Amino acid sequence: MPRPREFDESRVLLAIRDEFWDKGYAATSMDDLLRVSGLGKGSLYGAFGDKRSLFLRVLRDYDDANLLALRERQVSAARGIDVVREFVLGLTGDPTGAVARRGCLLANSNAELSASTPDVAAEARRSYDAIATVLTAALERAQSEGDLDPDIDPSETARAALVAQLGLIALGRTGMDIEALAVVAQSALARLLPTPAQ
Amino acid sequence: MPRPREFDESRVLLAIRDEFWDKGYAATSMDDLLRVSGLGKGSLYGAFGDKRSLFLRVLRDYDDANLLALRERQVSAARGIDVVREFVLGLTGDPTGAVARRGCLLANSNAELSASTPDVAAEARRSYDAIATVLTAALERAQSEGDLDPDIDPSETARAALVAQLGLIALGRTGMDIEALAVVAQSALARLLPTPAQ
DNA sequence: CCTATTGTGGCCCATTCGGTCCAGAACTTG
DNA sequence: CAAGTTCTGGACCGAATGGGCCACAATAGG
Repeated sequence: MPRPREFDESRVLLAIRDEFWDKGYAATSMDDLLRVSGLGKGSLYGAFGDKRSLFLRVLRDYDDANLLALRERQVSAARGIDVVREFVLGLTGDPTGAVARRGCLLANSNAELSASTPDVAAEARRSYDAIATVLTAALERAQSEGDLDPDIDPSETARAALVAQLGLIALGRTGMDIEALAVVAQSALARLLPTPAQ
Repeated sequence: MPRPREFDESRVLLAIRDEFWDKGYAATSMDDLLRVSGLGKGSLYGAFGDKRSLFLRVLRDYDDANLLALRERQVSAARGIDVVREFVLGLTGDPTGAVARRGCLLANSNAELSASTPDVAAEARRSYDAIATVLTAALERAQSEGDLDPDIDPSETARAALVAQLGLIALGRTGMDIEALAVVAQSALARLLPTPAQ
């Protein structure tokens, strides 16, 4: 009965996500979002509500996608240890450094907004908890596969891996040399995952 | 000959720093800054220039003060290892968690602005480099004092300590339970500074 | 083919933004 | 005490902000 949407919702959300990601929440205007989405005001407000709701929607989608990808890696990876390794080193995979410079939408948003927007802080807690849970499973798997000292606490190490990744994200966002960042990431990883006692 | 300033410059800069710290750069208006500083527009613009210059000034002062405090600790601390310990655990010292929730002005600003404001990214690189240098000296001292395995690379470990602190800052800013954060910080520190081989 | 319903885009608005400017105040020097 | 210089606060500005609104378009059901 109703007239159908003329735009691709997920494409629009990705374009808007990129805009928020590049400029930050406060520095992104509704005009920017209208431009990158190609929609008119009525359409955008009608579909997603105001700027804040739209942002939270985009942030949640982003987190869900990241978490899903991590879970899929945990299922498909040859070894549990590889999941953690890739989690920590991921940022340094792009040799141009663009990925490192961009950082993480959640980390950026949390730094900008957690003090003024409780929803963002809550979203970050939720997301980091879920990540730690998956990493814990990956580390338990690594122990059973003989790739990790059985004496270490997987849950503790998972949190430490999360801290390491967050630190690398923060450091990478300074725009420092990507090769230097890769060296730091390697040494952070080495401290995290000592080879099991023979 | 000139009429003297009627306000205390450093007090005004601290009030403005707090405002930027709590709200972020973009979300802080000049009206906010006039209110917390108690000055009129002519005075504020005359003394510090526009919003951007004022922010960069505040950020540099903040970094300089932090770096100076770290250097002083390196001089006054009983042991080099204590400097690194306090550097990593510092955030968790406040049992109310307010310090952890607030995070670090530089880290917050870098996350919000480094992509759009090269000066902020450059300031972050400069500051983190200087911190790593002081931490390296502290770790070398720790080695000579027998508190750290002589085989480890002090410079590498200094970078890893910086990454750990940045990660803890990011995690603390989510507003998670401060005691849980302290546990994570302890385990991150333990991975960073293994007791020297006996 | 007509009507009901929803999508669409842009016009419009009040508010707030960062920044300029200026008239008068305050102080130092001669 | 007079002159010169800087400081001070607020009036003022044009532009941009987030958001409301509405006339019209397009579709589905009768």
